[in-house]
Parts: sequence; structure tokens; C-alpha cells
Amino acid sequence: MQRTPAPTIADVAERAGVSPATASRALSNYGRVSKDTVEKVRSAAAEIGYRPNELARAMRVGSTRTIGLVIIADFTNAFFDRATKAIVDAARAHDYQVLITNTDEDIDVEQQAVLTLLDKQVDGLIIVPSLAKEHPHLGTTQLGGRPVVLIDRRIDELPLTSVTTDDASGTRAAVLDATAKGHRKLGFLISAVGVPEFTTIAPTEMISTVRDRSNGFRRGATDSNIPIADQLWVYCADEPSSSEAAVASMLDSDMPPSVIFTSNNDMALAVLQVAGQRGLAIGRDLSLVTVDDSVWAAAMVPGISVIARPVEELGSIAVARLVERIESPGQDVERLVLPTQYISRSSVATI
Amino acid sequence: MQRTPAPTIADVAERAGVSPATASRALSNYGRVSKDTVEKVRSAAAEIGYRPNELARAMRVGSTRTIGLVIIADFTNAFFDRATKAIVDAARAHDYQVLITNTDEDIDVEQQAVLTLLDKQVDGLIIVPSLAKEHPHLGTTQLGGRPVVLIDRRIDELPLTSVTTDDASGTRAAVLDATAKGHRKLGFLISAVGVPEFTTIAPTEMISTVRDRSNGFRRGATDSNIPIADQLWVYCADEPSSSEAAVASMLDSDMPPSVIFTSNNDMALAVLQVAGQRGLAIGRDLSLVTVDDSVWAAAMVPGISVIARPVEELGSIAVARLVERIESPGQDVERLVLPTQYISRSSVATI
DNA sequence: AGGTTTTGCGAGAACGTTCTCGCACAGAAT
DNA sequence: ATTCTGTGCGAGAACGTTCTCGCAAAACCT
Repeated sequence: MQRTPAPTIADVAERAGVSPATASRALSNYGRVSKDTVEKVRSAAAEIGYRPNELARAMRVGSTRTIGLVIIADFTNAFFDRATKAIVDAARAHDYQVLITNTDEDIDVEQQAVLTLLDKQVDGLIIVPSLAKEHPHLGTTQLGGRPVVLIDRRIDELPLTSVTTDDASGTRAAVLDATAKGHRKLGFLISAVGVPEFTTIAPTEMISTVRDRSNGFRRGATDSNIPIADQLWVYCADEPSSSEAAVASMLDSDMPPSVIFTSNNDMALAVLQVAGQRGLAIGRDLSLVTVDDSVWAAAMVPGISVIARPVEELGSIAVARLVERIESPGQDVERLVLPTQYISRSSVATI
Repeated sequence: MQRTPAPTIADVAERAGVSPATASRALSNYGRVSKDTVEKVRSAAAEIGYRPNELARAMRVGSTRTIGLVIIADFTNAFFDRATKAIVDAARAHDYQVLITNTDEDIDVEQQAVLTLLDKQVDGLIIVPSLAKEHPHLGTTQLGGRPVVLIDRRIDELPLTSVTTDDASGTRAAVLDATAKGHRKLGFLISAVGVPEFTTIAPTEMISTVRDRSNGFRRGATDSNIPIADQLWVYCADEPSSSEAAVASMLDSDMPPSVIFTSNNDMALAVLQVAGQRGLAIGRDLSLVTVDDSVWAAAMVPGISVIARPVEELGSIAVARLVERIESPGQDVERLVLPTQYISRSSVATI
């Protein structure tokens, strides 16, 4: 437990009988060193268990080989874990480490997190941006010229590289599947931050994923000739109590939908919950489609039909793009959109 | 996009008309500075948007205020995401950041990860250790005197502080519940690394959680007077193909169990999968209990009975203990064990 | 032999902080 | 008027690297 000071390159140099400069050259093989001294230094380093202090190196070379991740921890959506793992693994493959921060959809903590990460001199950032009108911390000057890649959600107003998914197409495909199976009364339960409880009137601002899913839903419905009157759009706060109340009110409305599409898994869980309470069997009495595949959605009986997004690819591509921009700055902003896939299981009944 | 060099404390000092030393004192308020100069320096710093370089500060003061997290990313167990979020949040509350690394149960990448984190001068480590006979990288000397807290799993041979859960009691409670409901043929599907496919003979080494769950199961069974002959213990590789084959073989055996306890959620998913294929309804034709609560286990119909572990507390307590040891070294090793809770839902039938 | 290039290495600066030390000057005590 | 205590501040070292520069010796050329 004695905190004996870690050996420095000076210790290695002394033991090898050379100068620190030469020791550094020998270990990081650059410059000119003789074979002999390289050998001497290497073994000296090994003998005393020398490991270079990455802090000091970072200080000197101006790069920490660390990327900052600002993500929202959202357990139900199976996004946080899959994306985080993909990002951490991809980063390691590029020889980068990941400093992680969590924001609970709060723009202020997001802003604080970005500052803290920048203070720690991360080389770049991957961010899942929170909903907000203003993103003062994401201006290029605020970032000290360090590259940023947005994932999951775009911010159309800002010239930032992003990697997102084509949720509109996936959602449209899901709607088409349901209408092909005979559903004519469609429910759409949309997670929306900022609304109290739930409402049928659209909030003025929504994150890009929700907008995309809404557009896809709309396209699917019009392509299937479902009139507006047979669509029930409900915007709902991301609270179990609110979402369950919202589902109940949908089922009790004048136009109870035979299928409910949910814009995220919190909402899907609410549907499951309420259906369970009422003895409604999913895939028979009530149909359900949600976003993001998961082991649970696949293993449940019935299996839940989902709009699957390539979350792992999203993470690894984000890292690749970020590293690209870290190592050769001045690239154009890119807005990548990855394809989604509708996976039909048995939660949508044929009627 | 111009990479204008970030302002340093020298810039602040110049603008305020003082020396860097005074500027530093004014900003970090220590030493002796007059009210006036504090004010001058503060506003100078604000005007040019000065933010201290944490790297340089860390270099000087010898502390990065960063903790390293080495965790296994295991999506199905809903442990990775909950624990990670709890740790990140707790760390931030203590004004620490988290460098995260993932090991896929591989001792070599774990060792490498620990080294990398130490090179980055983390102040301490939180580790979910992989199964192995030897843990050469976890000796106190290898860690350079930096504190470590193990979570989820203990390593009894090493004098390391750990925060784990009392899985034995939870498992015993689960068994007692099942036998009280009339089950007399018990299946136990145990995830074991290193076994090929599946087998009924116990591997020589198991991670502490699996050992604890096994002990709890054994105690529950003997307390309920279930003879060994009516227990079917199967050790299984953590691969969907293996676990599904294992479940199938259990159901087809001479002594098909009426209830299957699974030692982790990968195994539980296999049970769900095979039961679904065979048209066996969980909670009626086949009963199931698994470990770790999740939104899905609660929302499914029927709800899955689980041995719930306080994962968030586990994470935040681990951080608290670690920070304690970082800030005042030389504390005794502590092996905390948090209580588990058996949550009875409807996946266990009464027969 | 003489000059020129190449090779190996050390001295020392630099990265941006913090912090010890000492100096000058103020006001208070003798 | 002289000594003392205290206050505010600057000079400079230190943290552990990397990297530029210059210098000596060795190698190469005529």
C-alpha cells in the first residue's frame, strides 16, 4: 500500500546509463538510436516496470487519445447499452479511450458535461443532443475546434456531422404491414418531452427521431388511405404513470385503435402493462409495434414487431467519423443516415 | 474551425496585469490575493473565456479526478446499463469523471484495460472481474497503490474491497416460493464460462455470483426436502444455441422440471424461446425464475418472477467506497454485501 | 590525408498548471 | 525613529513527457 512513486523515464535512463532524451527515443522508436541502446533501454524499462505517464505525454503532444461521450441513459430503449458498448469497443480498436457522461435529457447538464469533457482535453466528442431550441455549447468556437459527431438525433440548424437512422422508412414500413393485415384504426403513442401528462395536440418542438417517426407514420397512413379521423396521435410525457394513462385513454376513446405504434420503448411497455391489466392479449386483442429491437422483444411470446435500428453500426461509424476528423481536421460535415429494418413478429394480428 | 490555441492562465494574467502565479491564486482562491485583483482576474478570465487545462492541473497536483471502470457489457442482464449509469452519476456527484472500458469476459483484455487506465492516471478503479484462476494485474503493487473496488463479483483470494449482492438468500427465497406453490421437480440452468455446450457436471471454477446462486439454490432445495434426484442442474455455455439446446434437453429428460431457475438472463431468454417454440405457456405449463429485475420482466405477460438485485445502489456505493479510499488512503478492505429481494410475479404457477 | 556527410546522443525548452519561497511595502508595535 | 508582523505579489521550480537543436565521433567520399 506504500505509494512508492512510479518510475519515470529518468529512472529508466539512469538505469540504462543514457539520457532521458535517448531513453524516450529508444522506447517510442523515433529519431536516431543505436540498436544496442534500444536494447539496453528496453530491458531497463522492463526491469523496473516502467510505464509512460500518459498525462505527461498528452500534455506534450497535445492529444489525449480520449473521446468524450455524452449520452442519455435510457434503459428501456436498449440504446444506451448497445451504443455505449459499440462506441467503447470501436474506440479501443482505434486506440482511443472513452470518457462517459450521462444526461437525463437535461440540456443544462449536457452543457456542463461538454465543458467538463473539454476541460479534460478530450480530442473529440460524441453526443446524443437533448431537445432544446438553443445549443449554445455546440457552436464551433465553444468547442475549441474539437470535432463533434452527433448520434441518434440531428440538429438541423447546426453544421455538425451526425450519424442517425432512417426511422421514417422503418415506421412507414411498419404501418404498411399493419394496414396490409387489415388494421384500419391506428394509434400512435409518441414520447414527447415537455408535455404534461398526455395530449393530442402536437408540441412545437420534438427531437429529430420523433419527427422522423411521425413523418414515416403519416406517409404510411396516407399511402394506405387511412383518413386522419382513423388515426389517434397521442403525445405523452415519458413517465410510466402518464404513458399508462395515455394508453388507457386511447383504448377507451371513441375510436379505439386495433394497433398501437409507439415511438419508443417506454411507451411500448406502457401498452404491455395496460393490456396485461385488461386481459388484452397482444397480437390478438391488441397489436403493437415499437422501435429498437432487443433480446426481450424477440424472446417474448408473442414476439414484438419492431423497427430495428443498427445501433452498433451507428456507434462504430460515429467513432470512425470522429477519429477521422480528429486525425485530419477540416473535413466537411457529413450527415449519415443508416437504414432501418422493420422486423415483423407476431405482435401484429391479422384481422 | 481555426484551431486558435486555447487561452492559458498566462493570457489571463497578462490581461489582468498580474503574474500567472497571482492569476492562479485568484482563480482557485488559495494563498493571499487582494479583493481587487481577484475581481480583475476573474473578469479577465471571463472575458477571454478561460478554462483551466485539467491535464496540466492533474500533472501538477497528481490527481486526475477520474475513475476507471472495467465492466462487462452484458445486454441481457440489464446490469451493464444500470450499473454504468449509477456509477457515472455517483461519480459526477463526487466531482469525478469515468473512463469506461468493456471486457467481454476476457481476462486478457481486462488486464490490458487496467494497464491502459492506470497509464491514463486514473485515481482509482471499479472492476467487474472476469473468471480466472490468476489475477496478476490486481495485485496491490501492480496497481501502483491506487485503490480498487470490485463489484458484482468477489475474488476471495485477493484482499480487495468489493460490493456484491446476497444472491444466495434471494435464490433460496425463490426456491422456497416455488416449492410452496407445489413444485417438486426443479431445474437449474447455470451459465458457466468455459464449458462446451452444456453438461450436468460442475466446472471446477465459477464466478462468485454463480457460486452464491448455486449455494442458495441448494439450501432452498434441502430446506424444502427436495431430493437431489429431483433436481436437474445443468451448466451451460453462454451462447444462445447452447442454452436453447440445454433447455430442450432438460424438458426432454427423464425428470422434466416443472420450474426452471436460471442463473442469468441469457438462460432465461433461452427458456422463453424454447417454451415459445413448443407452445408451452410460461406460468402455466412451465415456470421460470431468473436473476435481475428489468422493465421487460415486469411488463411481460405473465410477469417474470425475479431475484432483484439493487444494482443502482451497488454502483453508487462502489463509487462512494472508492472515493473514500482515493481521498484518504490506507482504509481497511471491506466486503460489502447488499441484500437481494425475491419478487414474485406470475411466471411461477401454483400446481 | 582532408573534407563532408551521417550517426548517436545529451542539454534544455516546452506543454499549462500549482506552489514554495522570498521580497517589498504597508501598518502596527516598541 | 526603529523594529516587528503581516499582506500582496512575482520569480521560478516542479510534474513527466517529447522534441528541437547542436555537438562530437564515426563513417563516407574524393
